[in-house]
Amino acid sequence: MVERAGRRIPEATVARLPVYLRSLLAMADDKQATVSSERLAELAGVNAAKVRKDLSYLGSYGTRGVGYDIEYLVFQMSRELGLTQDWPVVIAGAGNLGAALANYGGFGDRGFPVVALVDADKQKVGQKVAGVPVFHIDDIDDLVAEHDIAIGVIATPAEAAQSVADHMAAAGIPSILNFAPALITVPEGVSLRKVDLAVELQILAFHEQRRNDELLHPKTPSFDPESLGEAINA
Amino acid sequence: MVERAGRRIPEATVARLPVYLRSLLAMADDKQATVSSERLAELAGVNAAKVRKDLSYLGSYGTRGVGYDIEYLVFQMSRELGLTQDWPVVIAGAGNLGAALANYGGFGDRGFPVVALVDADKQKVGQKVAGVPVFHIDDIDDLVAEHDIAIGVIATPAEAAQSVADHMAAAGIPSILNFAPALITVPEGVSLRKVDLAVELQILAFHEQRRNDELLHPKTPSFDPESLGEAINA
DNA sequence: GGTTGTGAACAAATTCACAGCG
DNA sequence: CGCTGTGAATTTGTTCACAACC
Repeated sequence: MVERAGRRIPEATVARLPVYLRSLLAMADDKQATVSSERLAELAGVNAAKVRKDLSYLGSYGTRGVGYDIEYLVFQMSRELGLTQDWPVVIAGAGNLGAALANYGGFGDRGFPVVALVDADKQKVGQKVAGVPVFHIDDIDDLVAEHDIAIGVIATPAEAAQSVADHMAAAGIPSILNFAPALITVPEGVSLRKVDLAVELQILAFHEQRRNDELLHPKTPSFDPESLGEAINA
Repeated sequence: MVERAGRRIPEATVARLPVYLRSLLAMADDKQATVSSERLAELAGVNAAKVRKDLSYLGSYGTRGVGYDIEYLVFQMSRELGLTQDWPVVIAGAGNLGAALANYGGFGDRGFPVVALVDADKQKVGQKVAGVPVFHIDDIDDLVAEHDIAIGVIATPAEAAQSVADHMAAAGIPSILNFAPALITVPEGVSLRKVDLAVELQILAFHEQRRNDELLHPKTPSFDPESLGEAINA
């Protein structure tokens, strides 16, 4: 099912497909029928050659002289990304971050139903947060058994993250997405991705510093387009 | 000040330095004096050669046969990342996500003081969320003028994101971090990074699907280590 | 004419492997 | 002897440029 066009899709492409998909869905809502690689590139903030190369890994779904049929491309892309099935999610941590994620456009929506929140605080158990019921962390095995949970999201304070990950792995959750500002380890065979919100700030700060620095001490032509504007958006 | 060792630090390295830094700070708290590339690699979830290469861009701060002096490395790395100065942050959107970010370990902490929240809802203006005062979005020019805001964080619903970005750019904020599930554009000269929380889920789902697929239809040696465990943590 | 799809050229990033140093 | 630092080799990703096609 995966690898339609014979090639294994490169990791860098996998990371961009969801971005294209979002633009395509927006255009589909606008009743647009086709889109060129040029236009899609503009919306996604990359260049057109990259879009064409990326889409070519899915197969030859464009029409020369015309562009890509949006609806068809959405279908193919969703299938490739595994979005034709639901991936039930449980979120650990019923605080602000957990609530924000449970509400986030694109979680509940696009194939990632948040079936439960879990928390260590028994006060919160039984409540609903963002419309999602809160269970105790110890109930996670039952939740996994009952809902076939595909992804566990960690939205707890840093101190609790490793313990929560252990619970999740033990309960048989195959993929974990960690938002806590902590480094955690998981058993072999469990997928782990981390999103460190502070890391993003640090990267921005670095670029800002570099930019200030380069404006003060210009290189060869007194101006380096690489350091400004869109180039940074990568 | 930047580019200590004569080389321009590669983008991929810049994105990993904050991750190393977090581990180093944790070890410093534990009163450890030195660390090997091997150990640091383990903590950060990468391989040792990469750690050495990355650190070499900062300069030759290790000692052969011994490892790296943690405290010194923290200092050099912080300087390189621009973390010896504060980068005041304003967060747009005083909802759950805004509150979560204002609370997030590593924002307020490590050099990114959240000086204000802004919101379009006049009901919220004047309140405090996570200890941070809420202002109206129209007051953003004053806030920037007063606090020398370096980074604007967008934590609003998707619909409001572009308008907020426009306000921020107009007020002269040089760097924007967008958490809203929307594609936005900014004027040339403004840095933009986006964190799409749903994209991370989609990438996990894709890997999960690929893994299931490969277990059902094994390739050459009936088992492809690339598709399992740590390899995915990248 | 307009736009895709893709080899080929190029650039960036990763990994290897080992000399060099403490 | 252990571990860093780094050239060289390899792999991965990007961009170019143009033939193929609608």
